Amino acid sequence: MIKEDSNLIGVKEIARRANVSIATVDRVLHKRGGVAAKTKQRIEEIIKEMDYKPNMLAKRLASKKIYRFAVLIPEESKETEYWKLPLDGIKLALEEEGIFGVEVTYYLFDLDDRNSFTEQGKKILATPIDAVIIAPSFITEAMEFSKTCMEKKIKFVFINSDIPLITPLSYIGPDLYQSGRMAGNIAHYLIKDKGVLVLNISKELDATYHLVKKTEGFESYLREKDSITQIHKLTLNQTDYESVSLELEKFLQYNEVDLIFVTNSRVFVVAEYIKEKGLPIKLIGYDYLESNLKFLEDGEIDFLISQQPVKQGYIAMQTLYNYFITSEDVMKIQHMPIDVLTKENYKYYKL
Amino acid sequence: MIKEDSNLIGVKEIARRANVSIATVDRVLHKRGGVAAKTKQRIEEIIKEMDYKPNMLAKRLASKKIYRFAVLIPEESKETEYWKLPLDGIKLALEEEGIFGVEVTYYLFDLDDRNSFTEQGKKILATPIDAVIIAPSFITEAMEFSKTCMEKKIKFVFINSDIPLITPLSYIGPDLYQSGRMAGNIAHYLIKDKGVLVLNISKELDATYHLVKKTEGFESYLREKDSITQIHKLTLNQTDYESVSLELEKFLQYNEVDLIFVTNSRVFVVAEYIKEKGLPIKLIGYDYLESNLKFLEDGEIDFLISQQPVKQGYIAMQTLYNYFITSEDVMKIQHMPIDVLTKENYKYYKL
DNA sequence: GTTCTAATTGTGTACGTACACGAAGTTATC
DNA sequence: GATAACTTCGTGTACGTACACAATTAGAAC
Repeated sequence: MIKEDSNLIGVKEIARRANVSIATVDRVLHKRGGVAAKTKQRIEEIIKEMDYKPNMLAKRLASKKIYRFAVLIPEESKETEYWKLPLDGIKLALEEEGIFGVEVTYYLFDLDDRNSFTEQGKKILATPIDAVIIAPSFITEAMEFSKTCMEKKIKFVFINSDIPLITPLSYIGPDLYQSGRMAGNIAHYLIKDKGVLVLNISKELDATYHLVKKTEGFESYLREKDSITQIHKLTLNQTDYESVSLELEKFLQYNEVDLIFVTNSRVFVVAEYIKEKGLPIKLIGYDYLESNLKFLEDGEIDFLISQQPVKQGYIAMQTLYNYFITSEDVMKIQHMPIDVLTKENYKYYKL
Repeated sequence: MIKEDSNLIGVKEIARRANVSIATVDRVLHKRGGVAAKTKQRIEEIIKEMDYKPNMLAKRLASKKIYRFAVLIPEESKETEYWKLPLDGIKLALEEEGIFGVEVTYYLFDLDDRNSFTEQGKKILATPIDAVIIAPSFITEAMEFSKTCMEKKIKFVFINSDIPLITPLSYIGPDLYQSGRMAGNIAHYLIKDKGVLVLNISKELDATYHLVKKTEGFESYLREKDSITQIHKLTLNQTDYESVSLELEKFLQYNEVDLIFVTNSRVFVVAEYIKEKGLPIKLIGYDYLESNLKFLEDGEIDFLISQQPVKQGYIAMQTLYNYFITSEDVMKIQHMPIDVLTKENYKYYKL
């Protein structure tokens, strides 16, 4: 018999009320079967009645199952310093959530080499894995990889950018279009009468899907405001200073602009150029990077837009965690805030 | 004797290596004394060697001590809708951290009545309490209350604004001066040749310490940029629409401005006025509130600055939690990011 | 009724830490 | 050398949940 000790808590209390053992309650809670229909019903009622919330501490302490996650994102380099940040977020989440029960392996690919994505992807598929965090930088390759994951019942989330036609467990990243509109909004205050240049700088053309989205948003905003502003567009697929400055030189020979909007984090290259030439051109770009902040502080860059790269990693991890360990519902789309940074507030920006 | 089972973990493993029982290890870990000097040393070495990190889950599960926290902040009202947000943050933290071991009581005072602060404060001091989260809206009263707390060894943190001369366990809130500078930065893009009006709207004059700080920052930025911009200042201590519009009417009769900068969340009152009169005046103000967002969407308000009110509550709670339960070091000052909101990005702003 | 199988339920131990209590061992006191 | 008093240390139970295994009961077959 169960003792009449009241003020019990959790499964014990349920067991007492239902006059069964905690194991039976456990079976119901985990839908493990093997419980008589009416017992089950009785227990379920009590659970509802008590509004029972399992103690997560105890739960995780007692559960020994290990989930294996993989991370497939670009490696950090001087040119793509950015990718350190989402990685930091992932690691942070791992620490905070208490490492118990998750094992993460990192597979980093080269943003300048689409094959490296596929290679790393293959490595992942060769290991027993429950889920992957993917930065789908190369559309075709990412689509293929995603499909294989779906076949193998491996869950995956996208961070930083999404790709068409594929629905991951969750997308964690900016609303690219709206991000462009935000830039347009600011730009509108900076453009006088000479117009603006939208600048895409990227080696792998495939990686420009999200640049295009931003450009669209940007244009749409300006066009709504007025239809006369000159909007020039330029795409460069060499990222080094020499190439960029050369192209800019050429462009500016025949055109005048108030503002340059760089659609990704390589805005520092342009800033360098503007600084060197001492041009009176305003500059908007992306991402909280050392190389950009320098120019923000100095005044060459007027605005930086940042979309919480660290948080993206953090939330991606958390999302998988919630899905697997606490089996919560996960949101299909988790858009990041669109943060506006200037010289005056960037120091307070928490990544 | 201890069994030679290897791959033990945590205290057990320490105990095995030191050839003592886990209770002895526990004594060392908690500095509870009653351990022979050389035993203690041996254990401490092993702890360091292993880089032992206690399992927080187990720790919290096993610990039954209850900490009692109080929260002393303004109550929410139509006029101060704002204060719901930090409260939400506090509650959110409570949920996420797992309610175990903390008991929170709320004491809300009336922002229009300084005595209510003192009254609620007295109530708090009459209960056994470990720490308080304070919004020190009234300087004198908050100073007095803080001092009593210090005498009684009650820890306290400030949120949203700090006060001079008092050092709480931690200050969680904006850098007011810099927040003003940020506003100045934006303002600089909006001001043409007619100058700007800095508008303080607040009933209790004492609650304006942080408005003053913001104003200082705002001015300092504009003055650095140029010394000719006309900066008007106006303080209103009636907050209702009639009074405000009356005063604005009077002011605008003799002055022209490009921009009005409202130093707190009551910017919606001004927006209403501008809308009604159809004035071509830009508007910057504070805080992500329903009443403000409406005007942001409609275009009367151009920029809102927000300083993560929910997060302030969340972090305040987390800070106390870390201090008491996990006895981590806490940062004396935890400044919030200075977020810039416009029509284009506010929907993505996570509170 | 007996025996056997399947369905149902209970017991016990583990997770890593906290802490009450009690068991040794040591030193002091007469 | 016996007793007290203190120092030092170990045993055992608890926290709330998970799960392996054992135990009980019900139903079927003879």
